[in-house]
Amino acid sequence: MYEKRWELNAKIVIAEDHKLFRDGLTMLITTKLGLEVVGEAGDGIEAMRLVRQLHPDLLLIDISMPNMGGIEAVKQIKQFSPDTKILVVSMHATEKYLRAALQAGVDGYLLKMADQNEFHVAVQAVLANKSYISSEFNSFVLDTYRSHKISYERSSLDILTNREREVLKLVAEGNSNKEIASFLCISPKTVDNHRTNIMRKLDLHSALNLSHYAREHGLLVEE
Amino acid sequence: MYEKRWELNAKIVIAEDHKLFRDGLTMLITTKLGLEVVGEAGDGIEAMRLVRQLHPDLLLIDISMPNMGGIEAVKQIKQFSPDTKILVVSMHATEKYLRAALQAGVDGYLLKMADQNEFHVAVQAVLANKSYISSEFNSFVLDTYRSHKISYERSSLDILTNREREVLKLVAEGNSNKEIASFLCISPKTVDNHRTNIMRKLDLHSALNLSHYAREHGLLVEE
DNA sequence: AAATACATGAGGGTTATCCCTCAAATGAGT
DNA sequence: ACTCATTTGAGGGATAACCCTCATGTATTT
Repeated sequence: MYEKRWELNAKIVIAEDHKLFRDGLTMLITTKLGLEVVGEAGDGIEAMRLVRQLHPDLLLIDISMPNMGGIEAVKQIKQFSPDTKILVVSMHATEKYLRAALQAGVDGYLLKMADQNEFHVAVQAVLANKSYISSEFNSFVLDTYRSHKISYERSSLDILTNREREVLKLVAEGNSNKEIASFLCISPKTVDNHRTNIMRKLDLHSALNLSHYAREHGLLVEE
Repeated sequence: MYEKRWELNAKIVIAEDHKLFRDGLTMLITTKLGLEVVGEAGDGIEAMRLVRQLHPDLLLIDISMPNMGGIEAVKQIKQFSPDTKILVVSMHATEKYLRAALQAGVDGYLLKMADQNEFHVAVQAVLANKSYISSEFNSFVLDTYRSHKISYERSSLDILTNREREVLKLVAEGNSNKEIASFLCISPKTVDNHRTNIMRKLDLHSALNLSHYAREHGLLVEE
């Protein structure tokens, strides 16, 4: 109410690798919202540099970008410029990306399938220190993340010990018992035992199934 | 020269699943190019319907869309509306997509990383019955396609036979030789042989590595 | 002190994978 | 007609995976 100055002169930086999309967004922002785009970045590295230089009020950032992904960039940016609001503008409509973005510290998550009006609402909300999440997620997200009982899905991974998770990861990556043994400096036989225990606990019975399981539960980083 | 009427009143249809991107493009087209956007589609099916109804002079179409991909839509549209110029606006900067698009009959291929100016040039070129391909491809594309020795990037998957790809997929999904055999109605020994041949061809030496390879090359659908 | 959980390691067995060679039938192309 | 690629199938061997049981040392919990 008492602090609407930003509506007139909020500085915005856009980080998005598709120049054409940037141009379109800039056009929308300047003509429809009356705000100012002070910088554009084509990747995560450049986004960091620009925010550090310009200290914008708002950063619009894509997730899929070369050099450094949006998620990683957000983590770093929130460290040295916590006052810059961050609104993710992404094509990814999955909970996985949303969760990663929220944990990285973004203020809003907008899908590219949104229209001008939703974009408008999202920008205003984030600038007003509120959070915005695309309506596509509405159902389950809010109560899961807002009510800080962040005990999100304690998966069957929890029945594994630390060592077992370690071994599982190495198995899933395609290492043999011998390789894992020399890597962890233990006997190949011990690795074999861990493997057996993991398989009994998870009710999986091949290294391939372990690999799929590990991937689904985020043990494997890749790509 | 003698037919510049379209510069003033060319009808354009946009097919792109990200509404926000559509809005930005529309803005650019109407204010900067002075052309008219007469329809917007969010998927390939709708794009076909719109083109059939409106017979636009130009269709801007994305490749990655729900329901029906842009490539498939283009193939069909060129059948019943050959006079509609088609300019692909895609995020994919690989030869694979470009080739598929050209074979489908598009008149131009523009990357989303292009800027306003290149967009302007591309639209004008296509409307003038010329072809336009994003400068990123310039080097190898032209001579590769003009001199019809279509030796495009043979991904390592191409050295596999159809049957081998089939077996690879099943192996990667975690099936045993026996399971694959009963599924394909062949001997487990044959499956074993295929497996061996695949591994020799790809220089991979475990089912797990095959699985990773298959995932990276899009053989596995999932998620 | 006792019980529990965890990490370590071994013996030993069954099975599947991995990889070689060989071979026959089919079909497409030169 | 002849080659070449593909698909099918088998014999056989070496290795690794898979899965029991059992055992020891070390924490942590009760």
